[in-house]
Amino acid sequence: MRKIPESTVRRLALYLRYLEESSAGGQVTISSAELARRGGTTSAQVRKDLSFFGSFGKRGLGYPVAALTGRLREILGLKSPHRVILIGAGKVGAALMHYPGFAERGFSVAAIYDRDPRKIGSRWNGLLIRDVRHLERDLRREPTDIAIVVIPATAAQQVAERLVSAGVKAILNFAPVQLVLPDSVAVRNVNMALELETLSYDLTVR
Amino acid sequence: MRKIPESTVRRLALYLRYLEESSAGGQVTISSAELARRGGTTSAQVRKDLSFFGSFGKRGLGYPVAALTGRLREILGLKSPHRVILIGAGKVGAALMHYPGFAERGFSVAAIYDRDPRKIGSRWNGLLIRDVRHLERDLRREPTDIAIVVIPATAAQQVAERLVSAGVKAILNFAPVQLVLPDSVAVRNVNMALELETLSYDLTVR
DNA sequence: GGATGTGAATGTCTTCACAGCT
DNA sequence: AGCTGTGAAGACATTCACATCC
Repeated sequence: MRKIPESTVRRLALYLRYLEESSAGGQVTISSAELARRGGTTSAQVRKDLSFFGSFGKRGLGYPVAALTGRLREILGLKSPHRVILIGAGKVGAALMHYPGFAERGFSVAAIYDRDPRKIGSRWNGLLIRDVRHLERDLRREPTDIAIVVIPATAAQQVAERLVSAGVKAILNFAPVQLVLPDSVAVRNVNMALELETLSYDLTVR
Repeated sequence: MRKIPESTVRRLALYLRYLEESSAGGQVTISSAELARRGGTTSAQVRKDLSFFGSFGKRGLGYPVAALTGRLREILGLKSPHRVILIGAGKVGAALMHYPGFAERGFSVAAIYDRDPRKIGSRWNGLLIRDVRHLERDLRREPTDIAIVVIPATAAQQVAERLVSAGVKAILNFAPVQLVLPDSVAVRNVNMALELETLSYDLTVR
């Protein structure tokens, strides 16, 4: 069960969403073909993805919705909620703070940091915006695995390094730079301008 | 020059960013090794990526910054600005509206739509929030290639279909669903909760 | 000497196709 | 009969390594 393709992990998260919907609809069993249709892939791909972790289905029948849901939540590490900290109290940070999708999936923002004295001390949803200078001190008291970085590109690398040496193990990076960090740290980038640029490319070739 | 890997196109957009920085710093020539360092990849990868589109470098020297910048902007279709429309005037929509990265890369929001009567008619940055019911009428008057969809999952598929039949050719989708659309339409998904879930997975296996 | 450009080799992911359960 | 589970084949992407040129 070593070395699962990243693309597989992403699809598992999609399958999980559809399983939860199906479960709400009272469905007991689901086929790889149905999961595939909703996940934008093929039934063979679904079976292969799941087979990395064992065999959950019954031949001739499909997969039991409830059991598979539980197993996927377990595989993805979503059985217990995750605390995350948010670095950067700008517009995008604000949107993320209030984004219902995070809470729904068990991620709760435990602290917000900024370096702007005008923001520090104010509150969002009752949550204090703290001085980023206190990052290390706070993380020593309350270790946190996941940080969301929503600050300008110029500051991102430096802050990321501080996060890592303070014990953060995973970073969701919205700054449009490639962070250079040890391989032991998981980094995922969200670069919205870059997505638009790839769409622009597609428009020129199609 | 057919069938370029998507991963290559994404890296080209990254290279472009670093080229522009280097150019601002007065650098005249840049090696594949330097581009690689900043793009988080290898020099061989950089050369391979660029070689899909021709040979721009001088052996022993590297790539001319100015010429390569221009060529990449051309390849990515960024020589002229792009109008985009924004569907959904919620918190994330607001953040995108004010996101400086879009304007910097030549993307300007030309119209915003929502279906909430309380929002319709108000203005963001002087830009009117329009009734999504007028989408087709407006697109007939002002055809637009790119739409950014920032609405709840339940409404996304239906609106996406309307966009496509009104002539939209590329969609940046923030709704956490897999849109099912003709292959002729370019779709890119940004799913922030899903990114957190893949990080959660990484935490459980490392 | 130094860095590109590129076929060939390797590695990774997806699709096929069918044996094996239920 | 229906649908999973999975080796094998195929497609795709990355890395190697070296001839080529400035």
